[in-house]
Amino acid sequence: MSQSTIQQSSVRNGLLAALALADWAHLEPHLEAVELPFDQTVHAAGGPVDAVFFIETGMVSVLVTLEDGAQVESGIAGPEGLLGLALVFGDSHSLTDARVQLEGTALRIGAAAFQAAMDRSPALRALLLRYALAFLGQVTQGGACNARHPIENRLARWLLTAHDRAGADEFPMTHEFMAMMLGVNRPGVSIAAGLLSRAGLIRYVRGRMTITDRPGLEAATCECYHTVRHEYARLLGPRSAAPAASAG
Amino acid sequence: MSQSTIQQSSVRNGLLAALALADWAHLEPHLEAVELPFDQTVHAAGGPVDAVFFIETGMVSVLVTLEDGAQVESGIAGPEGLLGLALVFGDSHSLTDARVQLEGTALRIGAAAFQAAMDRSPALRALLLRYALAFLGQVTQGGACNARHPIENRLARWLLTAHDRAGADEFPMTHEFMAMMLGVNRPGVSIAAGLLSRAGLIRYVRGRMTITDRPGLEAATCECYHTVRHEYARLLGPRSAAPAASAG
DNA sequence: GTTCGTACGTTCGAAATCGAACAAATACTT
DNA sequence: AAGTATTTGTTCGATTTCGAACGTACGAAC
Repeated sequence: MSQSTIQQSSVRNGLLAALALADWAHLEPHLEAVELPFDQTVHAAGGPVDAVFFIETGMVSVLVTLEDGAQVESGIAGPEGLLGLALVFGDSHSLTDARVQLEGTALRIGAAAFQAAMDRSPALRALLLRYALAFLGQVTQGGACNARHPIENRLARWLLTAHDRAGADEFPMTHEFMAMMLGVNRPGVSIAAGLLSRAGLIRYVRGRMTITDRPGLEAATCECYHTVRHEYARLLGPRSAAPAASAG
Repeated sequence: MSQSTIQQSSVRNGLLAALALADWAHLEPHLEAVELPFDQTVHAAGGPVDAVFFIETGMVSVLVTLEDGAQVESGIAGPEGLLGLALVFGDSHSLTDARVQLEGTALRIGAAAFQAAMDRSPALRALLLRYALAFLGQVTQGGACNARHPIENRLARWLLTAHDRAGADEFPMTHEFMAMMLGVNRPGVSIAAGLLSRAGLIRYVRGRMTITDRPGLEAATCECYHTVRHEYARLLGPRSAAPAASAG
């Protein structure tokens, strides 16, 4: 456990910031600041989920691994949310990998302490269930998007989602990687990214992506981005829908 | 409210059947038997969710409606589950339509009574959260499946999922309709269904689908069917993973 | 028995995407 | 400065899927 007290006012995680003081008090003694280094697997599919991570900075992808080895992104979590959703549902296993895509930091709480806090604090439970529902909305809309929308729209959507969580207009990101997330082949992303770049919406050089025209990107995405964003805002408040964009 | 008492032993819904008597007692006075006629919209996207429906027979699709009017299935519920998942999360709105695909019956409970029962019964809440997690698993795996797997495998998967909930080897189902569920065009389904039919796995005549070789279909599907089924079984017990197949 | 609506089979050209490959450019290493 | 690994741009043919169309079969209604 952490030796020193964490001040709620200094917490950058949207869920924790939304708690009343009494509910925060249930969690705080058990929270431990941890690093989320790039590419770390926070929890693995099939394995146990032994802690919840409230993300403070960075971005983590939730991934389904298919039989052929392909990993497809089903959702993204950032400073608006948490990892270890299975524990919110009272389970201790996950169908998905969680892998750090943009390095950052988190506050970690072990499964037992987390369950105890959930049991004692109805407000905490209610808040985290709303987050779970928002995440379900993200996965639901994303699934339909995968089935029907062309690569260019989906790429714009993914970039906006990443931008919301990156905390900056520029962040490291390769075509190869985005192709895997979207479940498409790499040249497909290169072509789509080329279109967005020629339209002046983004720039990229060797694994560094820069969002140069966010309103333009929002016009280039399918409605799925806006649908998910509105759902996050409705359930968790505007701050949690787009932590980076509204702060910066 | 219903005038007469419903015996738990006669209930065909997997969730209700799994409840201890004390938890059942919280719900029973408020349950009302209702019909689920074909094509009925149980609740609509954006609209309020004013009741939970524990399905007894039949099958209901949970659908995302896209801007272009296309409706893509994100999940299916049958006698193993319920509709109105938003209420389990403490919310009262839904991102999705729920539409009856195979007619049946359900036990309905209004939102207020349902919330009260959830508040009073931790066991009920725990059970329904496990169902919510299983449903999230279905949506998650389905989204990845949409992104990567060819139509034929996805059709086999969908037929197996329907078979599990239909309670019979034969059920009404058109190509047109399956195409919409899978988010693909109709000839794509006709071709895929033709392959499955020539392989002797299914038969169909004018909107009547018959599963003739279930093990064969299970070999023709992608792993996504098995993954989801195992997750349902793990979280809810074997009965809920395949209510029809294990009963018949 | 005829008519009509729906479901299905099939075709066709167009478009999107795939999968593999290779060249060019950039960063890192030595 | 040279060598190496990685990232990106690009090509190309193959495959899948799309979207529209048309003909046929089945079943219900008159």
